[in-house]
Amino acid sequence: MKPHMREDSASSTDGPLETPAERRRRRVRDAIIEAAERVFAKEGPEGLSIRRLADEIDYSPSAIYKYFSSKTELVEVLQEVFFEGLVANIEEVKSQPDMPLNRCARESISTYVRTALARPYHYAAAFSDIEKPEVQEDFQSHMSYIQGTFRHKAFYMLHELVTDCVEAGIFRSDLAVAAASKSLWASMHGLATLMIHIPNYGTSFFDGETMERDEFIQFHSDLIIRGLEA
Amino acid sequence: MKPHMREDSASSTDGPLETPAERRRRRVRDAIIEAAERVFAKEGPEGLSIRRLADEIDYSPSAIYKYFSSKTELVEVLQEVFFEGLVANIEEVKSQPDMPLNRCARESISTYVRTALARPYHYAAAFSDIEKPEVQEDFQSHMSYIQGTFRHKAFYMLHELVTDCVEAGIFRSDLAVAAASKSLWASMHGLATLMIHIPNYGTSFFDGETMERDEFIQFHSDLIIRGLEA
DNA sequence: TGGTTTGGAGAACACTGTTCACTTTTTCAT
DNA sequence: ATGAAAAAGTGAACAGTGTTCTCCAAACCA
Repeated sequence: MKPHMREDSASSTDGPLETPAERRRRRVRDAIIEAAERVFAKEGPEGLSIRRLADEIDYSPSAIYKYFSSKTELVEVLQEVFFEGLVANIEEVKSQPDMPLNRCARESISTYVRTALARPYHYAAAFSDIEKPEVQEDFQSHMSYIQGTFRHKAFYMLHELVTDCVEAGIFRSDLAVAAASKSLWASMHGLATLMIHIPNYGTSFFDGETMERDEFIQFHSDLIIRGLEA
Repeated sequence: MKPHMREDSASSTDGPLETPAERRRRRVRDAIIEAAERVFAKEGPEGLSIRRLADEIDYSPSAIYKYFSSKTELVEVLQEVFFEGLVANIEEVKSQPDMPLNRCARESISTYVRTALARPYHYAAAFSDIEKPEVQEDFQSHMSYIQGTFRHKAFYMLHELVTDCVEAGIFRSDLAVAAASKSLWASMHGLATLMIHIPNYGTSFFDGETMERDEFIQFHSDLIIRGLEA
């Protein structure tokens, strides 16, 4: 999990000590990931089969197993790539100057949900079929995220955000930060998954009322924050 | 969807105008559902295969297709049975006398999550692979739930709860009820799914702190309600 | 009783992820 | 450069899956 993290994120210029063989191998590996990403983003897990993938990159199905030990491992790489994007998006929000912290919190929540909606299959896959203990770990301990996964880092950032808000006096001072982070995350996650599985979830209501998608995300974010505020 | 709703919920005493043939047919059908329920509850969708099911009830695989047009349809029945239980559980909360409305709201949320956790595979299945338009409908319009599904009714009850809380002055009066219901539901749903997919989600934290499962559910419910309160 | 509908069985189709034996290519040390 | 070892790639096969088709027997009904 850890070793290929940098490989995935880095472009072709990764280091001078890469032999031609290694470079060639990585190129094939990237081709597999690229094809998988393309198919998966469009058709989801049902459309992503090893044989389909092999066809796409002009190799035999069994060749893929020289690069990934299982389909699951391949999909996990796709998930990591997703979380890398998520982290980048949230970091972009945080880096904006002159943004009050409470607005930053709301924006972070909205960004989280929007990023999930942009690649719904990735997000759905990231939270189903979790059985590997190391992945579970990412959700338990947020600390040493430096050598962890992006998935890991994403949840550390959330915890950090809540901590900051409590220290700044925006959130209630008696708040159990660890628990509040998990509660906050649950609320974000819930909206993300519902909007993914139910088109027009927050956008059209039974009484005929309609709402912009982003408007409802903001509405939800506001309610969450309001529950945490001092 | 609608027609077999009552059949599923009703016991063997369903009506006097049931011919022996019909009774025999329903008995086999119920046996299939019973076996499916048993296997699915224990091993989830991966363990539930048509051949396995056929083995379990001593029929051939193709026989099952005389009762269900597809595996999907069979699983949908299981989901309906789940929602029937959910509705019953929440109705039990509502029917308790001398319970203040705000406490009723919190209890309803907790009950929702606990019911989901009691049959995690059912709940997970109910919110993945949603593509059928008629199922989507249940989430859009909550009104005519009388002739609808239990799934339908569950979400109507939630809407009703929010309406009551607004009218009683517990929730903010300027609240958009329809939107608030969906936001509330999202938050509940998020906790349910996370607790299903990540064991010990709200119970053990990175700093070594621990929490009772139900305690965290209450904590989450409180935060949600706090965001809605006047 | 005869004809029609129904229930059920078994084989087969088109898939799936994965493995294994095998060949070809590449690498590397002598 | 050459022979050995390692790596890359292939094709067939295994054990599954949901589903459909043809066929047969039993039940129903006139």
